[in-house]
Amino acid sequence: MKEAKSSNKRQKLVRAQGVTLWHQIQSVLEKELYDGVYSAGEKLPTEKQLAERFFVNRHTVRQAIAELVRKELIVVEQGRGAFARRDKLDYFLARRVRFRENLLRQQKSPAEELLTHDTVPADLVAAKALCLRPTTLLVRMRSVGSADKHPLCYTTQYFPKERFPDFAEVYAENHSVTATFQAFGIADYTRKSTRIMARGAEAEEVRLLKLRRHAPVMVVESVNVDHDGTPVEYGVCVWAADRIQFVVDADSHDASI
Amino acid sequence: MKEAKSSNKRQKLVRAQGVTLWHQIQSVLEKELYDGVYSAGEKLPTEKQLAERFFVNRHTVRQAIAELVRKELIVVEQGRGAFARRDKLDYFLARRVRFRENLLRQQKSPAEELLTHDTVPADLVAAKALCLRPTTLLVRMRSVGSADKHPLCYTTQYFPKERFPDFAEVYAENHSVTATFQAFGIADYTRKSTRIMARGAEAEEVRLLKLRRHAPVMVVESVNVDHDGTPVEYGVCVWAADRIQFVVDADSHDASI
DNA sequence: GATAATTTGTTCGTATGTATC
DNA sequence: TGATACATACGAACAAATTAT
Repeated sequence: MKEAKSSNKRQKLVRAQGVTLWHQIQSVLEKELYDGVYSAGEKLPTEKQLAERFFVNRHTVRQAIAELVRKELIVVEQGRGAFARRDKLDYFLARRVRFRENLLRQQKSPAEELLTHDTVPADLVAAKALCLRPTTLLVRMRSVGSADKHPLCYTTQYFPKERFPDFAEVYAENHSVTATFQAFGIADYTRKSTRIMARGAEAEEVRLLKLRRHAPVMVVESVNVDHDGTPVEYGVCVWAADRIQFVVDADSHDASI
Repeated sequence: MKEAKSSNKRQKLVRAQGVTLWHQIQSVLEKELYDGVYSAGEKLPTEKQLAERFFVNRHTVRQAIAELVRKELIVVEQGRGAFARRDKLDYFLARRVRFRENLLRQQKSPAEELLTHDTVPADLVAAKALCLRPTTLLVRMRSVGSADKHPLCYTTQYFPKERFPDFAEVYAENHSVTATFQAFGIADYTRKSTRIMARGAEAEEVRLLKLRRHAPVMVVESVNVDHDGTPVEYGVCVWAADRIQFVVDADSHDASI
């Protein structure tokens, strides 16, 4: 279908035949986006160029563009232009949530880099999530998860120190939470609760995730429990919103029970 | 615990006793936030004021503030100040997702206002979601959902026209999707898939949802199916990110199967 | 609408204490 | 003991965003 932007040549539209001009333009561009004429993240022609192509006023083009934005097919940035929507990674939230599995399923190469780790007394929020008394000691790890070398998320995880005294050290060797839990005799763990929210990125997140300033991030707060239902991990993960979407799928959920 | 900000009086910290100054400040403020000294959305003292209160440099206060931001306990806006985090409504994503039920469970008064409705040919995305051929006619509705008169979300919903010819008219009377489906003989419908993403708000969303410019919004794309598994609704809902968080809970999920 | 004041954000520099080799 | 690296703490100046006048 990719025909080297031959579609950029000028083309007349049908006027006053029951379908508005902006809607015709919108349909043409939608088809081109769907056919991959503009690949993910690629810049579309400027409004002026599109106006010339379709022999219409710039405002008519703008209406078509506004509709494409509403349909989430493109994003527009003031002073930069309009861009084909980047394909977002599907991150499945099911009973079992595994970073590596999730990425491998999308043919992406996962990587987890441990930034820092220390031992801290549980604050009020973490204590509640893990069903422990405040000031109980926790192992805290901060790490960045990537797909194909592109940073995806910035995670802060807490593990009960008493049960997992050297969690961070074991994790540092195999770079996998699942494998580390297995080293501690936990063959399986499941997601007890997941909270998803969104906000603007902080300076540190901008740096670590290579974002534009104030870019939206999604924050996922989660608790994982072991076979007995005892909390083993509380995590807060900050995701680059332009690279990920979360999927809660009825089928995939059933399949993973 | 609320003691009229008497805690705003100056207080000396312990220096050079193994605990850093910024961590002591962070702990004091965390406790105050937890005790409700600053209620939801309330402005905290300025950095200058906090620096005077604790007899430290502004940078030292900033470190404490950065930590509170990381813990999602406050939000900071340049030029405006730091604010205690607003309580977010929990919106549960389970097998059955019902706007009214979700809000009533949180003691909030739900309202759905229909803005516009029309009939449109299915675009490529909607057709795929509803398992129909493109250009199949769909009823499209746009509406704003509110909690206690505060706008929460801006929804665009599509229903197969053939099966639900006057969906919008029926909906206009009872202001409830569930009740409208019942009028069409669908006693029950379930969520087949849910996709959650985030981006900055568009101009129209800023107006309808009373947001600040470029405020983050969460976009939820969903498909609901009837008892036979046939898609009956495809919706795209834009949520004010500062007022909502989505919850995928293992327990509540089981309970609603 | 223009201007000033306020508040947070960023970047210099300096000094100090602590941990490590 | 010295050298080094790192986090903490303070100070000053300026940039950027918001609010008040």
